Amino acid sequence: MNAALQGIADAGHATHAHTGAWVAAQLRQRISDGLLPPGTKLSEQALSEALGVSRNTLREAFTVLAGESVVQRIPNRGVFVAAPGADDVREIYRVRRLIEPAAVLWGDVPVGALDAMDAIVDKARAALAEGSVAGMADANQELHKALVSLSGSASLDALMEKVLAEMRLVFHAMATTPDFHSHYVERNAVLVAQIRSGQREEAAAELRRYLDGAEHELLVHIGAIP
Amino acid sequence: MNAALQGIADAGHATHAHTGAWVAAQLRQRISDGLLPPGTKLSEQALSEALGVSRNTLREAFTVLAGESVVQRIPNRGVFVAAPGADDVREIYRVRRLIEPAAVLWGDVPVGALDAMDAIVDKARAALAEGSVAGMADANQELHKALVSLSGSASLDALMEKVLAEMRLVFHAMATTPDFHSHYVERNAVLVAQIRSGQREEAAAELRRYLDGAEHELLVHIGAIP
DNA sequence: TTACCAAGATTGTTGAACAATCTTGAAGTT
DNA sequence: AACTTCAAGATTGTTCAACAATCTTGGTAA
Repeated sequence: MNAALQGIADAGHATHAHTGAWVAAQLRQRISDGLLPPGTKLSEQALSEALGVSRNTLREAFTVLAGESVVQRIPNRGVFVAAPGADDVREIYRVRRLIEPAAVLWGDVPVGALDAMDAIVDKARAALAEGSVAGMADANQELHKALVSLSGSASLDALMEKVLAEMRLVFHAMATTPDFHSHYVERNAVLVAQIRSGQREEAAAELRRYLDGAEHELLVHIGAIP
Repeated sequence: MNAALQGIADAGHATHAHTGAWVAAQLRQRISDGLLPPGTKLSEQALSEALGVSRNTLREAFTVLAGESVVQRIPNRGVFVAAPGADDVREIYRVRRLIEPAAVLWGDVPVGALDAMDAIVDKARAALAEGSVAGMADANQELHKALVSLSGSASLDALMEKVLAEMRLVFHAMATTPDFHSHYVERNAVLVAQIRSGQREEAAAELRRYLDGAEHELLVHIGAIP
Protein backbone atom coordinates (compact mmCIF):
# COMPACT_ATOMS: atom_id res chain seq x y z
CA MET A 1 0.00 0.00 0.00
CA ASN A 2 1.15 3.50 -0.78
CA ALA A 3 2.49 5.25 2.29
CA ALA A 4 0.26 8.20 1.56
CA LEU A 5 -2.77 6.00 1.99
CA GLN A 6 -1.76 4.72 5.39
CA GLY A 7 -4.01 6.03 8.07
CA ILE A 8 -7.04 6.54 5.90
CA ALA A 9 -8.46 3.19 6.85
CA ASP A 10 -7.42 3.81 10.45
CA ALA A 11 -9.63 6.88 10.53
CA GLY A 12 -12.57 4.56 10.86
CA HIS A 13 -15.46 5.06 8.56
CA ALA A 14 -18.77 4.75 10.26
CA THR A 15 -21.68 5.06 7.89
CA HIS A 16 -21.42 8.44 6.17
CA ALA A 17 -24.27 10.41 4.75
CA HIS A 18 -22.68 10.27 1.31
CA THR A 19 -19.87 7.84 1.20
CA GLY A 20 -18.87 9.07 -2.23
CA ALA A 21 -18.54 12.66 -1.04
CA TRP A 22 -16.62 11.51 2.01
CA VAL A 23 -14.15 9.60 -0.13
CA ALA A 24 -13.75 12.62 -2.39
CA ALA A 25 -13.01 14.80 0.63
CA GLN A 26 -10.39 12.35 1.91
CA LEU A 27 -8.59 12.28 -1.42
CA ARG A 28 -8.88 16.03 -1.88
CA GLN A 29 -7.20 16.51 1.49
CA ARG A 30 -4.36 14.08 0.73
CA ILE A 31 -3.75 15.72 -2.61
CA SER A 32 -3.87 19.23 -1.19
CA ASP A 33 -1.38 18.23 1.50
CA GLY A 34 1.01 16.90 -1.08
CA LEU A 35 0.84 13.32 0.13
CA LEU A 36 -0.40 12.28 -3.28
CA PRO A 37 1.83 14.31 -5.60
CA PRO A 38 0.82 15.38 -9.13
CA GLY A 39 0.94 12.53 -11.60
CA THR A 40 0.27 9.83 -9.03
CA LYS A 41 -1.94 7.10 -10.38
CA LEU A 42 -4.97 6.35 -8.25
CA SER A 43 -5.63 2.65 -8.72
CA GLU A 44 -9.23 1.63 -8.22
CA GLN A 45 -8.48 -1.66 -6.56
CA ALA A 46 -5.78 -0.38 -4.21
CA LEU A 47 -7.77 2.67 -3.18
CA SER A 48 -11.08 0.94 -2.72
CA GLU A 49 -9.41 -1.59 -0.44
CA ALA A 50 -7.50 1.08 1.48
CA LEU A 51 -10.61 3.16 2.03
CA GLY A 52 -12.90 0.24 2.66
CA VAL A 53 -15.42 1.22 0.01
CA SER A 54 -16.58 -0.47 -3.14
CA ARG A 55 -15.13 0.33 -6.53
CA ASN A 56 -18.42 1.90 -7.53
CA THR A 57 -18.40 4.34 -4.67
CA LEU A 58 -14.77 5.17 -5.30
CA ARG A 59 -15.57 5.86 -8.92
CA GLU A 60 -18.28 8.26 -7.81
CA ALA A 61 -15.65 10.13 -5.82
CA PHE A 62 -13.42 10.17 -8.89
CA THR A 63 -16.23 11.74 -10.88
CA VAL A 64 -16.53 14.49 -8.29
CA LEU A 65 -12.80 15.18 -8.25
CA ALA A 66 -12.54 15.09 -12.02
CA GLY A 67 -15.27 17.73 -12.12
CA GLU A 68 -13.09 19.87 -9.90
CA SER A 69 -10.04 19.24 -12.09
CA VAL A 70 -8.25 17.92 -9.02
CA VAL A 71 -7.78 14.69 -10.88
CA GLN A 72 -7.46 13.76 -14.51
CA ARG A 73 -9.34 10.85 -15.99
CA ILE A 74 -7.89 9.09 -19.01
CA PRO A 75 -10.28 6.56 -20.55
CA ASN A 76 -9.27 2.98 -19.97
CA ARG A 77 -6.02 4.19 -18.46
CA GLY A 78 -7.07 5.36 -15.05
CA VAL A 79 -7.23 8.38 -12.80
CA PHE A 80 -4.19 10.51 -12.01
CA VAL A 81 -3.57 13.42 -9.68
CA ALA A 82 -3.63 16.51 -11.89
CA ALA A 83 -0.20 17.78 -12.90
CA PRO A 84 -0.57 21.41 -13.99
CA GLY A 85 1.91 22.64 -16.57
CA ALA A 86 2.91 26.04 -17.90
CA ASP A 87 -0.37 26.50 -19.77
CA ASP A 88 -2.31 25.75 -16.62
CA VAL A 89 -0.27 28.33 -14.73
CA ARG A 90 -1.10 30.91 -17.40
CA GLU A 91 -4.77 30.02 -17.11
CA ILE A 92 -4.62 30.31 -13.34
CA TYR A 93 -3.26 33.82 -13.60
CA ARG A 94 -5.70 34.80 -16.32
CA VAL A 95 -8.46 34.03 -13.86
CA ARG A 96 -6.80 35.64 -10.87
CA ARG A 97 -5.86 38.76 -12.82
CA LEU A 98 -9.50 39.21 -13.72
CA ILE A 99 -11.50 38.30 -10.64
CA GLU A 100 -9.19 39.64 -7.93
CA PRO A 101 -8.89 43.19 -9.20
CA ALA A 102 -12.58 43.21 -10.16
CA ALA A 103 -13.55 42.24 -6.62
CA VAL A 104 -11.26 44.95 -5.26
CA LEU A 105 -12.68 47.49 -7.64
CA TRP A 106 -16.38 46.72 -7.42
CA GLY A 107 -16.90 44.61 -4.33
CA ASP A 108 -18.36 46.18 -1.25
CA VAL A 109 -16.41 45.74 1.92
CA PRO A 110 -18.34 44.21 4.83
CA VAL A 111 -17.60 45.58 8.28
CA GLY A 112 -14.65 43.79 9.79
CA ALA A 113 -13.34 42.52 6.47
CA LEU A 114 -10.38 44.90 6.45
CA ASP A 115 -9.47 44.06 10.03
CA ALA A 116 -9.59 40.37 9.12
CA MET A 117 -7.24 41.07 6.22
CA ASP A 118 -4.86 42.93 8.46
CA ALA A 119 -4.85 39.94 10.78
CA ILE A 120 -3.89 37.74 7.83
CA VAL A 121 -1.09 40.15 6.94
CA ASP A 122 0.17 39.91 10.50
CA LYS A 123 0.08 36.14 10.27
CA ALA A 124 2.17 36.34 7.13
CA ARG A 125 4.65 38.64 8.89
CA ALA A 126 4.93 36.22 11.78
CA ALA A 127 5.54 33.35 9.36
CA LEU A 128 8.18 35.42 7.61
CA ALA A 129 9.88 36.19 10.93
CA GLU A 130 10.17 32.55 11.84
CA GLY A 131 11.11 31.54 8.31
CA SER A 132 8.04 29.42 7.70
CA VAL A 133 7.55 29.22 3.95
CA ALA A 134 4.43 27.11 4.37
CA GLY A 135 3.03 29.68 6.80
CA MET A 136 3.59 32.48 4.32
CA ALA A 137 2.07 30.47 1.50
CA ASP A 138 -1.02 29.74 3.56
CA ALA A 139 -1.44 33.35 4.67
CA ASN A 140 -0.94 34.56 1.12
CA GLN A 141 -3.63 32.26 -0.22
CA GLU A 142 -5.91 33.26 2.60
CA LEU A 143 -5.52 36.94 1.83
CA HIS A 144 -6.20 36.58 -1.86
CA LYS A 145 -9.21 34.44 -1.11
CA ALA A 146 -10.42 37.24 1.15
CA LEU A 147 -9.97 39.72 -1.70
CA VAL A 148 -12.20 37.68 -3.99
CA SER A 149 -14.77 37.28 -1.24
CA LEU A 150 -15.33 41.04 -1.43
CA SER A 151 -17.39 40.16 -4.47
CA GLY A 152 -19.95 38.56 -2.17
CA SER A 153 -20.34 35.70 -4.63
CA ALA A 154 -20.18 32.08 -3.56
CA SER A 155 -19.51 30.96 -7.14
CA LEU A 156 -16.48 33.22 -7.41
CA ASP A 157 -15.29 32.05 -4.00
CA ALA A 158 -15.56 28.49 -5.28
CA LEU A 159 -13.70 29.34 -8.48
CA MET A 160 -10.95 31.00 -6.47
CA GLU A 161 -10.74 27.99 -4.19
CA LYS A 162 -10.35 25.74 -7.21
CA VAL A 163 -7.66 27.98 -8.66
CA LEU A 164 -5.75 28.07 -5.38
CA ALA A 165 -5.96 24.29 -5.10
CA GLU A 166 -4.37 24.10 -8.53
CA MET A 167 -1.68 26.51 -7.35
CA ARG A 168 -0.87 24.15 -4.50
CA LEU A 169 -0.48 21.35 -7.03
CA VAL A 170 1.94 23.51 -9.00
CA PHE A 171 4.03 24.02 -5.88
CA HIS A 172 3.90 20.34 -5.02
CA ALA A 173 5.15 19.50 -8.48
CA MET A 174 8.25 21.66 -8.04
CA ALA A 175 11.44 19.89 -7.16
CA THR A 176 12.89 22.82 -5.22
CA THR A 177 10.63 25.08 -3.22
CA PRO A 178 12.11 28.55 -3.36
CA ASP A 179 10.69 31.39 -1.36
CA PHE A 180 8.10 32.95 -3.59
CA HIS A 181 6.16 34.58 -0.83
CA SER A 182 8.34 36.78 1.33
CA HIS A 183 8.45 39.51 -1.33
CA TYR A 184 4.70 39.75 -1.28
CA VAL A 185 4.05 40.10 2.43
CA GLU A 186 4.45 43.87 2.45
CA ARG A 187 2.86 44.30 -0.93
CA ASN A 188 -0.21 42.62 0.48
CA ALA A 189 -0.11 45.02 3.41
CA VAL A 190 -0.04 47.99 1.05
CA LEU A 191 -2.94 46.54 -0.88
CA VAL A 192 -5.10 46.27 2.21
CA ALA A 193 -4.18 49.80 3.21
CA GLN A 194 -5.16 51.13 -0.21
CA ILE A 195 -8.52 49.41 -0.01
CA ARG A 196 -9.03 50.79 3.48
CA SER A 197 -8.39 54.32 2.30
CA GLY A 198 -10.75 53.95 -0.64
CA GLN A 199 -8.09 53.89 -3.35
CA ARG A 200 -9.83 51.12 -5.22
CA GLU A 201 -8.55 51.89 -8.68
CA GLU A 202 -4.97 52.15 -7.51
CA ALA A 203 -5.30 48.92 -5.56
CA ALA A 204 -6.76 47.10 -8.55
CA ALA A 205 -4.03 48.35 -10.87
CA GLU A 206 -1.32 47.48 -8.39
CA LEU A 207 -2.84 44.03 -7.92
CA ARG A 208 -2.75 43.38 -11.64
CA ARG A 209 0.93 44.30 -11.80
CA TYR A 210 1.54 42.14 -8.75
CA LEU A 211 -0.11 39.12 -10.38
CA ASP A 212 1.74 39.72 -13.63
CA GLY A 213 5.02 39.62 -11.75
CA ALA A 214 4.08 36.53 -9.75
CA GLU A 215 3.06 34.67 -12.89
CA HIS A 216 6.31 35.56 -14.59
CA GLU A 217 8.36 34.50 -11.60
CA LEU A 218 6.56 31.17 -11.43
CA LEU A 219 6.87 30.49 -15.14
CA VAL A 220 10.59 31.20 -14.98
CA HIS A 221 11.01 28.81 -12.12
CA ILE A 222 9.26 25.92 -13.82
CA GLY A 223 11.42 26.55 -16.87
CA ALA A 224 8.72 27.80 -19.24
CA ILE A 225 10.52 31.13 -19.68
CA PRO A 226 14.30 31.42 -20.01
CA MET B 1 -42.96 7.23 -19.12
CA ASN B 2 -42.60 10.99 -18.96
CA ALA B 3 -43.23 12.60 -22.33
CA ALA B 4 -39.99 14.52 -22.01
CA LEU B 5 -38.09 11.27 -21.98
CA GLN B 6 -39.65 9.94 -25.15
CA GLY B 7 -37.18 9.85 -27.95
CA ILE B 8 -34.11 9.49 -25.83
CA ALA B 9 -34.15 5.75 -26.19
CA ASP B 10 -34.99 6.15 -29.87
CA ALA B 11 -31.79 8.09 -30.41
CA GLY B 12 -29.97 4.80 -30.30
CA HIS B 13 -27.03 4.45 -28.02
CA ALA B 14 -24.15 2.60 -29.54
CA THR B 15 -21.27 2.10 -27.15
CA HIS B 16 -20.12 5.51 -25.98
CA ALA B 17 -16.68 6.45 -24.80
CA HIS B 18 -18.01 7.34 -21.37
CA THR B 19 -21.56 6.31 -20.94
CA GLY B 20 -21.88 8.38 -17.79
CA ALA B 21 -20.78 11.54 -19.57
CA TRP B 22 -23.08 10.77 -22.47
CA VAL B 23 -26.04 10.38 -20.15
CA ALA B 24 -25.13 13.64 -18.42
CA ALA B 25 -25.04 15.39 -21.78
CA GLN B 26 -28.45 14.00 -22.74
CA LEU B 27 -30.02 15.20 -19.52
CA ARG B 28 -28.26 18.55 -19.68
CA GLN B 29 -29.73 19.08 -23.12
CA ARG B 30 -33.26 18.11 -22.10
CA ILE B 31 -33.07 20.40 -19.10
CA SER B 32 -31.62 23.28 -21.08
CA ASP B 33 -34.38 22.91 -23.66
CA GLY B 34 -37.02 23.09 -20.98
CA LEU B 35 -38.32 19.57 -21.57
CA LEU B 36 -37.47 18.74 -17.99
CA PRO B 37 -38.63 21.84 -16.12
CA PRO B 38 -37.19 23.00 -12.80
CA GLY B 39 -38.35 20.89 -9.88
CA THR B 40 -38.89 17.75 -11.95
CA LYS B 41 -37.90 14.64 -10.08
CA LEU B 42 -35.49 12.41 -11.94
CA SER B 43 -36.34 8.89 -10.86
CA GLU B 44 -33.47 6.47 -11.06
CA GLN B 45 -35.50 3.51 -12.21
CA ALA B 46 -37.55 5.36 -14.83
CA LEU B 47 -34.54 7.17 -16.27
CA SER B 48 -32.20 4.22 -16.31
CA GLU B 49 -34.81 2.23 -18.23
CA ALA B 50 -35.56 5.08 -20.62
CA LEU B 51 -31.90 5.64 -21.40
CA GLY B 52 -30.95 2.00 -21.45
CA VAL B 53 -28.21 2.31 -18.89
CA SER B 54 -27.73 0.82 -15.47
CA ARG B 55 -28.63 2.66 -12.30
CA ASN B 56 -24.96 2.90 -11.42
CA THR B 57 -24.10 4.67 -14.65
CA LEU B 58 -27.07 6.97 -14.28
CA ARG B 59 -25.94 7.88 -10.79
CA GLU B 60 -22.53 8.78 -12.17
CA ALA B 61 -24.27 11.19 -14.55
CA PHE B 62 -26.20 12.61 -11.61
CA THR B 63 -22.92 13.24 -9.80
CA VAL B 64 -21.64 15.18 -12.80
CA LEU B 65 -24.79 17.27 -13.10
CA ALA B 66 -24.94 17.92 -9.37
CA GLY B 67 -21.37 19.23 -9.61
CA GLU B 68 -22.60 21.66 -12.23
CA SER B 69 -25.59 22.66 -10.09
CA VAL B 70 -27.85 21.68 -12.95
CA VAL B 71 -29.51 19.27 -10.61
CA GLN B 72 -30.05 19.16 -6.88
CA ARG B 73 -29.45 16.03 -4.88
CA ILE B 74 -31.38 15.53 -1.67
CA PRO B 75 -30.15 12.56 0.36
CA ASN B 76 -32.55 9.63 0.35
CA ARG B 77 -35.06 11.75 -1.49
CA GLY B 78 -33.73 11.83 -4.99
CA VAL B 79 -32.46 14.11 -7.70
CA PHE B 80 -34.42 17.11 -8.95
CA VAL B 81 -33.91 19.59 -11.75
CA ALA B 82 -32.56 22.73 -10.08
CA ALA B 83 -35.18 25.41 -9.42
CA PRO B 84 -33.34 28.71 -8.96
CA GLY B 85 -35.04 31.27 -6.73
CA ALA B 86 -34.55 34.96 -6.03
CA ASP B 87 -31.31 34.40 -4.14
CA ASP B 88 -29.94 32.41 -7.04
CA VAL B 89 -30.85 35.23 -9.40
CA ARG B 90 -28.98 37.68 -7.20
CA GLU B 91 -25.97 35.38 -7.19
CA ILE B 92 -26.11 35.04 -10.96
CA TYR B 93 -25.96 38.79 -11.37
CA ARG B 94 -23.24 39.19 -8.76
CA VAL B 95 -21.10 36.94 -10.94
CA ARG B 96 -22.09 38.54 -14.23
CA ARG B 97 -21.65 42.07 -12.89
CA LEU B 98 -18.11 41.18 -11.95
CA ILE B 99 -16.72 39.04 -14.75
CA GLU B 100 -18.41 40.68 -17.73
CA PRO B 101 -17.21 44.24 -17.10
CA ALA B 102 -13.80 42.94 -16.04
CA ALA B 103 -13.43 41.06 -19.31
CA VAL B 104 -14.50 44.18 -21.22
CA LEU B 105 -12.09 46.32 -19.25
CA TRP B 106 -9.01 44.12 -19.21
CA GLY B 107 -9.46 41.46 -21.87
CA ASP B 108 -7.63 41.77 -25.12
CA VAL B 109 -9.71 41.61 -28.24
CA PRO B 110 -8.66 38.96 -30.75
CA VAL B 111 -8.91 39.88 -34.42
CA GLY B 112 -12.39 39.18 -35.69
CA ALA B 113 -13.98 39.14 -32.26
CA LEU B 114 -15.74 42.46 -32.78
CA ASP B 115 -17.04 41.44 -36.18
CA ALA B 116 -18.37 38.24 -34.63
CA MET B 117 -20.13 40.30 -31.99
CA ASP B 118 -21.66 42.54 -34.62
CA ALA B 119 -22.94 39.43 -36.37
CA ILE B 120 -24.57 38.36 -33.12
CA VAL B 121 -26.16 41.80 -32.77
CA ASP B 122 -27.53 41.46 -36.28
CA LYS B 123 -28.94 38.07 -35.40
CA ALA B 124 -30.68 39.64 -32.42
CA ARG B 125 -32.09 42.39 -34.63
CA ALA B 126 -33.42 39.82 -37.08
CA ALA B 127 -35.04 37.90 -34.22
CA LEU B 128 -36.58 41.12 -32.95
CA ALA B 129 -37.93 41.91 -36.43
CA GLU B 130 -39.67 38.58 -36.70
CA GLY B 131 -40.82 38.68 -33.09
CA SER B 132 -38.83 35.64 -32.00
CA VAL B 133 -38.34 35.91 -28.26
CA ALA B 134 -36.33 32.71 -28.19
CA GLY B 135 -34.09 34.01 -30.95
CA MET B 136 -33.41 37.21 -29.04
CA ALA B 137 -32.71 35.28 -25.86
CA ASP B 138 -30.25 33.04 -27.64
CA ALA B 139 -28.46 35.93 -29.33
CA ASN B 140 -28.32 37.83 -26.08
CA GLN B 141 -26.72 34.93 -24.25
CA GLU B 142 -24.33 34.42 -27.12
CA LEU B 143 -23.20 38.03 -27.00
CA HIS B 144 -22.58 38.07 -23.29
CA LYS B 145 -20.69 34.81 -23.55
CA ALA B 146 -18.56 36.46 -26.20
CA LEU B 147 -17.89 39.38 -23.85
CA VAL B 148 -16.57 37.04 -21.17
CA SER B 149 -14.47 35.18 -23.70
CA LEU B 150 -12.46 38.39 -24.15
CA SER B 151 -10.80 37.28 -20.93
CA GLY B 152 -9.19 34.43 -22.83
CA SER B 153 -9.87 32.13 -19.91
CA ALA B 154 -11.51 28.73 -20.33
CA SER B 155 -12.43 28.62 -16.64
CA LEU B 156 -14.31 31.90 -16.88
CA ASP B 157 -15.98 30.75 -20.07
CA ALA B 158 -17.10 27.66 -18.17
CA LEU B 159 -18.36 29.71 -15.25
CA MET B 160 -20.29 31.96 -17.61
CA GLU B 161 -21.76 28.93 -19.34
CA LYS B 162 -22.90 27.59 -16.00
CA VAL B 163 -24.43 30.93 -15.05
CA LEU B 164 -26.26 31.20 -18.37
CA ALA B 165 -27.57 27.65 -17.98
CA GLU B 166 -28.99 28.71 -14.64
CA MET B 167 -30.54 31.75 -16.31
CA ARG B 168 -32.32 29.44 -18.74
CA LEU B 169 -33.68 27.52 -15.77
CA VAL B 170 -34.99 30.76 -14.31
CA PHE B 171 -36.82 31.50 -17.55
CA HIS B 172 -38.18 27.97 -17.76
CA ALA B 173 -39.54 28.31 -14.24
CA MET B 174 -41.55 31.41 -15.16
CA ALA B 175 -45.23 30.94 -15.85
CA THR B 176 -45.44 33.81 -18.32
CA THR B 177 -42.53 34.62 -20.59
CA PRO B 178 -42.53 38.35 -21.12
CA ASP B 179 -40.14 40.00 -23.52
CA PHE B 180 -37.06 40.79 -21.51
CA HIS B 181 -34.74 41.01 -24.44
CA SER B 182 -35.95 43.47 -27.01
CA HIS B 183 -34.87 46.43 -24.87
CA TYR B 184 -31.34 45.16 -24.84
CA VAL B 185 -30.74 44.59 -28.51
CA GLU B 186 -29.60 48.13 -29.21
CA ARG B 187 -27.84 48.49 -25.89
CA ASN B 188 -25.75 45.49 -26.87
CA ALA B 189 -24.99 47.20 -30.17
CA VAL B 190 -23.79 50.31 -28.37
CA LEU B 191 -21.64 48.18 -26.11
CA VAL B 192 -19.87 46.54 -29.02
CA ALA B 193 -19.34 49.93 -30.65
CA GLN B 194 -17.79 51.31 -27.47
CA ILE B 195 -15.40 48.39 -27.26
CA ARG B 196 -14.50 48.82 -30.90
CA SER B 197 -13.64 52.46 -30.38
CA GLY B 198 -11.52 51.70 -27.34
CA GLN B 199 -13.90 53.16 -24.76
CA ARG B 200 -13.36 50.28 -22.37
CA GLU B 201 -14.09 52.11 -19.16
CA GLU B 202 -17.32 53.55 -20.48
CA ALA B 203 -18.36 50.16 -21.83
CA ALA B 204 -17.65 48.47 -18.50
CA ALA B 205 -19.56 51.10 -16.55
CA GLU B 206 -22.50 50.96 -18.95
CA LEU B 207 -22.48 47.17 -18.74
CA ARG B 208 -22.68 47.27 -14.96
CA ARG B 209 -25.69 49.58 -15.11
CA TYR B 210 -27.22 47.35 -17.77
CA LEU B 211 -26.85 44.27 -15.58
CA ASP B 212 -28.21 46.10 -12.55
CA GLY B 213 -31.31 46.97 -14.50
CA ALA B 214 -31.74 43.48 -15.90
CA GLU B 215 -31.45 41.95 -12.44
CA HIS B 216 -34.02 44.34 -11.06
CA GLU B 217 -36.43 43.66 -13.90
CA LEU B 218 -36.09 39.92 -13.42
CA LEU B 219 -36.53 40.08 -9.66
CA VAL B 220 -39.65 42.16 -10.08
CA HIS B 221 -41.10 39.67 -12.50
CA ILE B 222 -40.58 36.66 -10.26
CA GLY B 223 -42.18 38.62 -7.45
CA ALA B 224 -39.14 39.08 -5.23
CA ILE B 225 -39.47 42.86 -5.43
CA PRO B 226 -42.82 44.71 -5.31
C1' DT C 1 17.05 -3.75 -32.49
C1' DT C 2 12.36 -3.65 -33.86
C1' DA C 3 7.88 -5.62 -34.64
C1' DC C 4 4.49 -8.59 -33.25
C1' DC C 5 1.55 -11.11 -30.20
C1' DA C 6 -0.44 -13.55 -26.36
C1' DA C 7 -1.24 -13.47 -21.25
C1' DG C 8 -2.36 -10.76 -17.45
C1' DA C 9 -4.00 -6.65 -15.30
C1' DT C 10 -7.05 -2.61 -15.15
C1' DT C 11 -10.92 0.00 -16.34
C1' DG C 12 -15.98 0.46 -17.92
C1' DT C 13 -20.48 -1.18 -17.31
C1' DT C 14 -24.01 -4.10 -15.86
C1' DG C 15 -27.36 -6.67 -12.85
C1' DA C 16 -28.76 -8.24 -8.59
C1' DA C 17 -29.06 -7.85 -3.82
C1' DC C 18 -29.82 -5.73 0.68
C1' DA C 19 -30.06 -2.04 4.28
C1' DA C 20 -31.64 2.53 5.25
C1' DT C 21 -34.82 5.94 4.47
C1' DC C 22 -38.81 8.02 2.64
C1' DT C 23 -43.73 8.02 0.99
C1' DT C 24 -48.30 6.49 1.02
C1' DG C 25 -52.52 5.33 2.63
C1' DA C 26 -55.42 3.18 5.90
C1' DA C 27 -56.88 2.91 10.51
C1' DG C 28 -57.92 4.80 14.71
C1' DT C 29 -58.31 8.94 17.91
C1' DT C 30 -59.71 13.49 19.23
C1' DA D 1 -63.37 16.87 9.79
C1' DA D 2 -58.78 17.10 11.18
C1' DC D 3 -54.96 14.93 13.32
C1' DT D 4 -51.76 11.22 14.71
C1' DT D 5 -49.90 6.48 14.28
C1' DC D 6 -48.20 2.88 11.91
C1' DA D 7 -47.31 -0.69 8.69
C1' DA D 8 -46.63 -1.82 3.70
C1' DG D 9 -44.53 -0.44 -0.38
C1' DA D 10 -41.37 2.23 -3.05
C1' DT D 11 -36.96 4.64 -3.64
C1' DT D 12 -32.34 5.65 -2.70
C1' DG D 13 -27.49 4.35 -1.01
C1' DT D 14 -24.02 0.98 -1.24
C1' DT D 15 -21.89 -3.30 -2.07
C1' DC D 16 -20.61 -7.38 -4.62
C1' DA D 17 -19.63 -10.28 -8.47
C1' DA D 18 -19.25 -10.77 -13.20
C1' DC D 19 -17.89 -9.79 -17.90
C1' DA D 20 -16.42 -7.05 -22.05
C1' DA D 21 -13.19 -3.72 -23.68
C1' DT D 22 -8.87 -1.82 -23.42
C1' DC D 23 -4.28 -1.27 -21.91
C1' DT D 24 0.29 -3.05 -20.27
C1' DT D 25 3.84 -6.32 -20.04
C1' DG D 26 7.01 -9.60 -21.31
C1' DG D 27 8.56 -12.83 -24.50
C1' DT D 28 9.35 -14.47 -29.25
C1' DA D 29 10.60 -14.08 -33.92
C1' DA D 30 12.38 -11.63 -37.89
